[in-house]
Amino acid sequence: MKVELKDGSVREYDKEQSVLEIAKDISKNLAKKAYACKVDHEVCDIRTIISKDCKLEILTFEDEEGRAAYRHTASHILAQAIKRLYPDTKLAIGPSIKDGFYYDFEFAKPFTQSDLGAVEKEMKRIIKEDEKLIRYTLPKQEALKKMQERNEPYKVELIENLPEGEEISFYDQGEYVDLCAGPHVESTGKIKAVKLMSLAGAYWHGDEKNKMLTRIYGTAFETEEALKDHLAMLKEAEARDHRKLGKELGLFIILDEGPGFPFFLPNGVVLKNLLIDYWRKIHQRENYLEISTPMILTRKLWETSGHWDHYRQNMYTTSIEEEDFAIKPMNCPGGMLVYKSQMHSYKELPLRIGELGLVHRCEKSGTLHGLMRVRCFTQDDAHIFMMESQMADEIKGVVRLIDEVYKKFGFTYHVELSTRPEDSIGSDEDWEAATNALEKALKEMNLDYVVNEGDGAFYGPKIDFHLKDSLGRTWQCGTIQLDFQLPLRFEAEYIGADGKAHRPIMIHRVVLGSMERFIGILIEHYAGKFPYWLAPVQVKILPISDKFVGYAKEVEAQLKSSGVRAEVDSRDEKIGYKIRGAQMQKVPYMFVVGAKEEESHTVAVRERDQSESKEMAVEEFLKIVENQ
RNA sequence: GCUGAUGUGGCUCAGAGGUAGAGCACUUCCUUGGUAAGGAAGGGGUCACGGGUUCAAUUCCCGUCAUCAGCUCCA
Repeated sequence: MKVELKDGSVREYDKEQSVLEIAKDISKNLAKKAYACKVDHEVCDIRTIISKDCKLEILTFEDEEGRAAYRHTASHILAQAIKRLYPDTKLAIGPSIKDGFYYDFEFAKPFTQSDLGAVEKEMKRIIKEDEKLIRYTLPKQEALKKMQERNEPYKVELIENLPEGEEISFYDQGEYVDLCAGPHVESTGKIKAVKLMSLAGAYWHGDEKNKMLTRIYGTAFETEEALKDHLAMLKEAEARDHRKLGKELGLFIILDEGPGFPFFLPNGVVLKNLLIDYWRKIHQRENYLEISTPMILTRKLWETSGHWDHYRQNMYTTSIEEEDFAIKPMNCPGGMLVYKSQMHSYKELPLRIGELGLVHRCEKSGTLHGLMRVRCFTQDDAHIFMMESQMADEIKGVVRLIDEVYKKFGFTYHVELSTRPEDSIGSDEDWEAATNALEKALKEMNLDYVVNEGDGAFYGPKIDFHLKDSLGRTWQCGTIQLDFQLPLRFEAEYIGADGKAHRPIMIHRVVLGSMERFIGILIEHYAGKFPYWLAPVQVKILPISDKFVGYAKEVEAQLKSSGVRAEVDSRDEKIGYKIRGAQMQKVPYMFVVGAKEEESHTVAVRERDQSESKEMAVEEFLKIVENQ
């Protein structure tokens, strides 16, 4: 039979062969690293027997699937170690994930962090034993019986949910047996570097109504060095954490007195205002108007909008003279009232109305995370009122705007299309039309996206734009939501060319998402080293001694009059000390001024991260940074 | 909200059943110094909060709150 390899070369074998043998035949070196394979594009176990002509691809640690097989095996080793040390433990599931693997267990007695060391030791023992992983299949009934006998209720439940009539695959390694689709590496000895990372709770089947299991996270690499590199990378990510940098750079704080309610410090406010300036500039260019609506509005309004029935658990409420009010969790009803306050002609449409709206949402305590997830935040919101014929162009226009902004900051993002949730308002036809319109725009713009079923807003489907933080966790920032419902509920209208009233369609959209989250992402993206235009302090002026403070102040005044955010460090300290301080504050430029500079009316410009400085006149510096 | 961990001066952290310690930061003094930490002195903490055990609790136990990781939920 003929086996065609990825590079196009073809090998012939006269009898059945296992992929492992073929891999060894191709290259001894490669065989060591082969963890899984693709036979005719289907991911298979490395010991798959090949009995007919096929296309074969050997998967190594470089391949996502090969890495997954490797780490999935590591998760089985973890489970085996747990079963050895704690035989009463029940097994749930244990897949490979982005940077490692996990396994969920139900322990008979509480398992704590301090127990991880012993487990890791046992895992290393299992690796040393080099147990072969043996794959076999059983009919459903036998599979059920096997897991019932082994007293594994979670596995039994998993098997019960598998389709009838299909063979169910198992992997054994020594005394350990696991229900598993695979693929896996050949033996436990193949796993070279493994480390248990952390402990957490996780609901069975990801449903908070179910029992909470204990999840153990770990990771595995081909070499100890690669593992070390990975751990070093995590440490580096920690240094970029916006919560740490936010404090160090004086951007924001979150106190016990206001869980989830950030305080912005002077530097943080400068940053926020710069973003807002930029935001206003591009929105003016795109013909947006800007409004500002109240934070507290009557219950009746929220009943009309549907928030009282569908978003109540996230709303803070209050009362004024015995009447119920709510603090706005969204800006749309206020925006709607503004729209309705005047008559509108079709000639005004599309009408784009922006609002930097401060909203409050009652988020569960466990979900709060620095600036990324807070209870009060400013959305860079806008509502677009339009005719159906304008829908496609408006969606595309917003997508383009979001792309422009994210590119400016150098972000890469991914897009999701979120469809109708269970708790929602409106007719099936409207939802379908809205979802189709969004999907059509994405397709016409050739944007890759994933569908996120049931994750839309209660009033309409949405396109979400997700950005990554320093640890690779993604956060939804931009969103475009198409809404047929609120215009209907509020009876919004415009007068058409026919002189009759028509119902507009509405887009809710944010570009940055929330100022808070976006700033969090920005901090981590730049690791606190903001580009010149965004740096809260752009130039730190450092006099050599207090004799030159006067000249430093002159330079400061000159910079400030040119709109540069400059500060003098007039402390009685040596220059090295002041440079260190400015460096740690990640200020883009430092001006060292002493006798030499004062005499020649220049400054010694030192750039962030460069140990040399250049002498120049302030005017020259201004020219250099003009376009930064 | 759930599971687990954590909570000590502004920050980073040590500590032990017998009434608190370091470094940085801050203040003052000396120093006037040329590219990532000059020296000295000083001020500052009801050890998250509330109960309990004990002759004695910041230390042990329970509860509350907050933070961190993950889960669930969402910009």
